[in-house]
Amino acid sequence: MPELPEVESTRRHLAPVLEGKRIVAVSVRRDRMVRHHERPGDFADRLTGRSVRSLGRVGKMLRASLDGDLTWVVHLGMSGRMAIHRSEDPEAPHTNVVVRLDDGTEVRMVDPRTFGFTAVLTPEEMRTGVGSGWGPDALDDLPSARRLADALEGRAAPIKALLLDQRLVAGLGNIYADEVLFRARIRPGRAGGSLTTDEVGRLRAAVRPVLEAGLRHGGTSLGDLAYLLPDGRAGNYLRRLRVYGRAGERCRRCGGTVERSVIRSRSAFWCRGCQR
DNA sequence: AACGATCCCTGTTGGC
DNA sequence: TGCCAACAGGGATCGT
Repeated sequence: MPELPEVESTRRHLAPVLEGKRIVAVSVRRDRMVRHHERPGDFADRLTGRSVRSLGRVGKMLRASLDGDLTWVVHLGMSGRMAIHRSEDPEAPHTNVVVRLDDGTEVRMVDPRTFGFTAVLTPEEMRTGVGSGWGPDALDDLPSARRLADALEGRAAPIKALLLDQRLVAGLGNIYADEVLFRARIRPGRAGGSLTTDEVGRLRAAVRPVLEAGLRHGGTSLGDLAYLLPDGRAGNYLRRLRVYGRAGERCRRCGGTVERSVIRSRSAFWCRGCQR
């Protein structure tokens, strides 16, 4: 599942491939992948012929800055990946969007479950449309403990749910939210507003090390639809996870048993001995 | 406004 | 062994 470290790994692979190149052809094989357009045809029309200035990222969203003040946004959803190929290479199953560059390279969006999406947006659409309501990036722009405490004050929702809410902080998904809470020693079901000043500080301090550890290992490749880097390799952070996906297994820190509960119809993994 | 539930989608898994 | 229901989950949307 691509979360911030996986998306950032993807960005680092793709940036040298895309930057300075011109897009010469665009093919959409699954219409559902193109979203947030009033007219879906605008996607290919706007993208074709543009040059890529730079490739950035906010939260889990890739943002390619194009000439003509347009932005090509890509969200990988839960099963998406970007693949880099020569145009003559065979296509993987579920290749849903293909973008050909002027040097013969193809960037292919592969996504079996099509929870991902892509769009080309004007500056006005960037201000008001998808992603405009998302909060600061969890890695590059993490709010201070003070600001986090203010945001959490009075909140009854479980802290796990608040970490997944991209409006507060953008980039955490189910895996890294659980890993951050384990590192901060806070139970996922705790009401956001119940965290002490010290706990908010620990939470804030846990975000960067957890995300950077994921990034160092190329992200987490897990389960039936493993996330793959654009060169086809798997990330290997999976075996370093402390709690996520480890229900019934021994806690690496205290030796207790990792538990699984359901919060907001999503799995939460945590250790009763380590987290309060 | 805050919170929770529902939906989208499909490969894999688990139960019978 | 074979079949099918359940499961996984990011984010939009809707109801309370």
